[in-house]
Amino acid sequence: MNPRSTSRTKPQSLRVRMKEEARAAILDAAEQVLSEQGLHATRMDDIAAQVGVSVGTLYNYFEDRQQLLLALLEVRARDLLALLDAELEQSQGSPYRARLYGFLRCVLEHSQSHFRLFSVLLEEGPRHSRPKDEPAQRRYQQELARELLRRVELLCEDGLRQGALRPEDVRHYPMLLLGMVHSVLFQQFHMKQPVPVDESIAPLLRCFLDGATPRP
Amino acid sequence: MNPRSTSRTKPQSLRVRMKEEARAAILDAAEQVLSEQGLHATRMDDIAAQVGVSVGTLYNYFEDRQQLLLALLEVRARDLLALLDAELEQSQGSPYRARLYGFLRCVLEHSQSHFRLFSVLLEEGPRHSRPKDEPAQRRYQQELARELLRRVELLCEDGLRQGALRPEDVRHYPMLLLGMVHSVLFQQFHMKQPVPVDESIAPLLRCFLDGATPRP
Amino acid sequence: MNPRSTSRTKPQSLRVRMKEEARAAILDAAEQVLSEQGLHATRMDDIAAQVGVSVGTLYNYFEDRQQLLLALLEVRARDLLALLDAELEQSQGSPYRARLYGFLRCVLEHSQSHFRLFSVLLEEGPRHSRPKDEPAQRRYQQELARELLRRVELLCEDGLRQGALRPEDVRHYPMLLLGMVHSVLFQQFHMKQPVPVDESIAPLLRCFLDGATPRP
Amino acid sequence: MNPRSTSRTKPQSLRVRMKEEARAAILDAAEQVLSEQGLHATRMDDIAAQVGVSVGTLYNYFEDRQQLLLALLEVRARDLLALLDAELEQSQGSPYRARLYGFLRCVLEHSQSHFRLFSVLLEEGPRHSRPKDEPAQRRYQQELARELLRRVELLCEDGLRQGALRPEDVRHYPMLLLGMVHSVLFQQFHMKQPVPVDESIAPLLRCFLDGATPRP
DNA sequence: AATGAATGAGCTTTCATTCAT
DNA sequence: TATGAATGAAAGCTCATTCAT
Repeated sequence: MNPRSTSRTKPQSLRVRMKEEARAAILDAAEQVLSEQGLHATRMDDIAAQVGVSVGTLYNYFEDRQQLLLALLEVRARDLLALLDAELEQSQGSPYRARLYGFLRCVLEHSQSHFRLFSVLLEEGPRHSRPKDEPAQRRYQQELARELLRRVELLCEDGLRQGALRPEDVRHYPMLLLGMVHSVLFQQFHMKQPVPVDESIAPLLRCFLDGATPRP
Repeated sequence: MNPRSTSRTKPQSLRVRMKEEARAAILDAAEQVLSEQGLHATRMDDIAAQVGVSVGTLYNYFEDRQQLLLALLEVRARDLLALLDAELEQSQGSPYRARLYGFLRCVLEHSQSHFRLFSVLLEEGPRHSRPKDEPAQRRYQQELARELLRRVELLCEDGLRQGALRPEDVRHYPMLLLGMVHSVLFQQFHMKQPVPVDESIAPLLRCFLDGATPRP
Repeated sequence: MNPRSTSRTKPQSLRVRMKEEARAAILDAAEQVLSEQGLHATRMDDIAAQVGVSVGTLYNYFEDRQQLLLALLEVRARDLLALLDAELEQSQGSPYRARLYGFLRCVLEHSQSHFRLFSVLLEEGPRHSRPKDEPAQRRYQQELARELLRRVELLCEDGLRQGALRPEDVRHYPMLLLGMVHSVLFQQFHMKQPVPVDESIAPLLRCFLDGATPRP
Repeated sequence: MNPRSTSRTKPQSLRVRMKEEARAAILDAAEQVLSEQGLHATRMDDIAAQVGVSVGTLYNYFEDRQQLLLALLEVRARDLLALLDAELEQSQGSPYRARLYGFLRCVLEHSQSHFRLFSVLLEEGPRHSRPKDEPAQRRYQQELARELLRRVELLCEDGLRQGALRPEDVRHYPMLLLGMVHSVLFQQFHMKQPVPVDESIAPLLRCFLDGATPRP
């Protein structure tokens, strides 16, 4: 699922590089476990076993469980956001429909390999927040979710500028779009067969842009 | 949030009635806690404290934690499904748009007071699935989610018959609709201000039926 | 197993009589449960269910669980001891072998219907004695066990007087006899088929009196 | 009472050795506690305190309480059975009386340091059998008890072959012998003074072989 | 007197975290 | 730096006991 997906290639000292590698490996393992067990059920022992190191080692790279999982969310979110930024940048000037298509394609492709995480990102975090727990995680996840939403908003603003979106509802579109995307991902996850991205996007796009009502 | 939402009105012996009341009170408390802490973090002690009884009492009403939470999901789901069935029945024969509107209104109104639960119903179950865990809960939740989806499918089939939905994408609509509904609920939950249902439905409906693209 | 086995028929006021009946019924139930579950696993609820009353009622007749079980042991022990005393009294003057036979017959017949209890009496009590626990039960059981032993000792002394027992080992005989009796009961319990008492006693007696070595 | 009674002498890696040591230490502690409290009253906390570790540690060595206690019974039983097998082997060809003496000596010596356990092995298991409890322990204990009985049976068969035992009662002898042994141990335990083994065996043997009746 | 729901201390088990090697 | 056994604070569940009805 995630073969060293975060290959940051900043040239640095060997030691630092290896440390980065190890961190990344741990995060990959954490994602793997989290995908199978869920956020709460993800135990440090399982992550360690997945990486092939001992628990103690995890604590050489992360403050504690909370920080590890937070780092996982952050890294993956940054990856997605960076991807989306690149896509948005590259498609600048294109017609809205094309940009939206590219954007959704980007989200879906990335999220297919990280669905569980994406889902946690949107949903699971705010829960599991007993009063004593640091609200850090919650706030952070919300921030990330907001970042994602912001990209969609930017895109929608462009659609508005292009005259491709109805002005009266435009402020609702980002949210509705993300909702549809989520449902598509969710369904794909449950069917456990990776539906080709295009087959998922096309109806979504038609529905969103043209509506479900037939036209003459 | 949930003032005795399960209003069973079977006239019964006092003892039985009180037992039902107590059960309902526990479930309400459980929902409250679950809403704040999430499914996994919901501890028996917290539920007990919320009802104002001691732990032991919970076990007089429910086999164990698993059964308690399952009962909560079941009761709430049954409530929602019953509501939807009533709505669908009552609106039979009406034009699709009106039926859809009524349906969504129904879902939103009910779900506003039980958002977290609704969310758990759709999402959290499939996770937290360590081998030892009884698959009962998982299967059950999936079944309930499917029940919900089935209602939307019925509605969409009617839309198709009425010529109000495009045949080529109709099989995707239920899922997309639920996705949008979920995002609306989710947003409302996070903004913590109960947006009037109509204000939420209108754009959703316009987007779904007419699309986001402006018409001349 | 124990249909009102302790029918003390002291003529008393109706009220007192009924109270005694109830007490006896509870003890019978307790024995039944204890026989099936063991001393420690015997719960008040189970006893109550067995009698057909509610837990609270048990506490109207006995101080607490400890006292109830203690009373059970005491009553049954008194029954057995009284039986043995009667037997010893009645057989006074008979030859040793006959007295011993009658005695053992008495023990076995009584113990067959109360094997579990008999076993607890001899064995289980001394355990389950955390420092905080009242040593009352322990001391009491030991006392009862000693009472039983004393009867056998009396019998053996008579055997000695009659010249039917070897003087040099006579002080060991009571204990050895009880050990053999216990093993017989234990085996019968495990085989779950009530072997006729005579078939059990005969070999025991032959072994004890004549030894296992063949004679010409 | 039990100074590292399981002397496994397989030379192994240090780590493995220490793990074995720790396991053995835990079992010794468990036996100590069990001897004082009884099977059912033996709490994990107490065992941990006895070893001088914390509860969690116990679970690093044993699946759960049930497995720990089962392991204890198994190890001790294996020790005893191995001892008896060695004794029987070594005494092969000797006259019955000598063999029996050696055998009993063996049992008594070993059991003196493990009396409580021995007692549990023979007695306590079959009790405490609520339906939900895994029948594993019960069956296992019965099996071990049977193993012990089998040894005695073998010995008695040899006695029969040697013409040292009466054929008509030989099938009862193993049980009766074990009963006498048990009573001897039981008494010693209660007197809390370790009577010299010979002083216990001699009367037992005389009684069993020659009977209690004086001979001319 | 009888009831049985409520209580809460007590027990087993889990798992994030530490620290000696 | 890596290890993994030890730790001990939780958390789920049980059951003797109480007390309002």
